[in-house]
Amino acid sequence: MIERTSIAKLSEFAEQKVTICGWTEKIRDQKTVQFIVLRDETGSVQLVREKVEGDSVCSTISDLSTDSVVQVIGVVKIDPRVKLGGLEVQIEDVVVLSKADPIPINEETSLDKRLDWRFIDLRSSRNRLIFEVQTELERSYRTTWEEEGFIEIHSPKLMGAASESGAELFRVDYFDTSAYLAQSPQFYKQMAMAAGFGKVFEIGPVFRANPSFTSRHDTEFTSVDVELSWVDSHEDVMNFEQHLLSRMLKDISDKFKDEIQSMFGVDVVVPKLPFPRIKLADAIEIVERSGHKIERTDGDLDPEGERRIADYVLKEFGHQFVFLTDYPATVRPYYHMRHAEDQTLTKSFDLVWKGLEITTGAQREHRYDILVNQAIEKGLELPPLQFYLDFFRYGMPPHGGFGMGLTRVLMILLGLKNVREVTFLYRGPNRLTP
RNA sequence: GGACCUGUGGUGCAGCUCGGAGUGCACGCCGGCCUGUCAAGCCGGAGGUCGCGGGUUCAAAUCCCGUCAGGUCCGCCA
Repeated sequence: MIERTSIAKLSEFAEQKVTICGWTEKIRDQKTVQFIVLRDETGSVQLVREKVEGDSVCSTISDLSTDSVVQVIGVVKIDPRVKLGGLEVQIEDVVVLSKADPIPINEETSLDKRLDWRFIDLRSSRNRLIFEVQTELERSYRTTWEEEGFIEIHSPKLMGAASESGAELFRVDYFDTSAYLAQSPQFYKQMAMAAGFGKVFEIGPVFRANPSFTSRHDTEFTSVDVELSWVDSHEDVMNFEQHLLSRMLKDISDKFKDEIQSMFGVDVVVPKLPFPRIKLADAIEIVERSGHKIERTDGDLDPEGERRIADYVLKEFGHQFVFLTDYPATVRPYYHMRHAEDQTLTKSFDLVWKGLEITTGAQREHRYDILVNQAIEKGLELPPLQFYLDFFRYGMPPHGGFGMGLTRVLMILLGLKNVREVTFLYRGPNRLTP
């Protein structure tokens, strides 16, 4: 490794000689003095060099271009004149490790064009923060799972048959046959229940072949999936999820509250428990009373309805989250358990955060005969599903779980308008590169 | 898949209604000036088949038709 001091730690090295490495953010080449603002992963610092005729270091600096990668040896000087951190490094030597061509994007560039140059776009401290927050989010989730005795699984992404959730599938060549890319780990996390794993989680990619042209969809995204055995109802699943989320928001708040406020202008609110619950039928009534006519006829809420119910919950309960429960069986897959007293309603829920759906969950139907009947009722062909249905023939505990769109959570958390902003490399109907 | 919107130097825009020489602004880039800058400042410069094709016209970035690319919302969904 190159022996270097990170820029964030420079204040500990006053009057000492250090080596620092990074990207040249600004080069201000004046007649008698030269300044460079250098950035590494930890921050930015000003470098200075007195300009002398015929000095080779000075001419190296004069030839530098913005965003070149350099290694600098110099002495750290505390200097209150410097607005950037009150210190600077007096340059003794500069080595250009990689000279940059003119940068094709800037802060004003539209998202789509920035995505073409994502590796440059990600250099900004704002974008770096997104992924630091994502890392903390996943770390927090893992801490909860570890405390609660969860087992991590990695389910296959190549499948022989659809894991039914309504979404379209990508088909890929698979030797002399075809395979599908998994749209969800649904079947496999349920298999883990049959295997007696008790509680499992997976953070992994899922693929949706829907030509969805919106700011909240992608064709490949990271899904956070959880499944729990021995639940009494979907209420147990919601209780676990609200615990997971509130803990995560507390951890994010402790670590990044101020940074998120200054970079994104968003206040990270640690939600109170329990999250409000509203039955979908009641939610629809509330939305329609607010003056929004729901055009769709299948009994589900539309996006405007989700925003309105979120407004209502914020006003009535002062809460950013709301569980919408008891979806009609018509808009839920066959493996969602139905209420014993009302077969038209499922023991399922969506979680809406600030008006956006981030989760679907349910208690699953674990009784083989009922499950098969519900599949038939939905008009599904049984033979391709048999491997899945077999999970339920040899002892399956009652269980439930949920799937959470990681990018949607991050987007809402940071107050951003598009999942592309929070996805390392976005994949959509019109984008497969870089 | 449906509706709507946008394509103008490297980037972001204005110009389009009401046709008149590629006109303008900001950022960036190149050169010069400037004894400490720090959103640096000042002076100068380069850089464009106005997405593409056709039509109307003496004349099209501007009007009409087509086409391609991208976006937003809806549907699908996390």
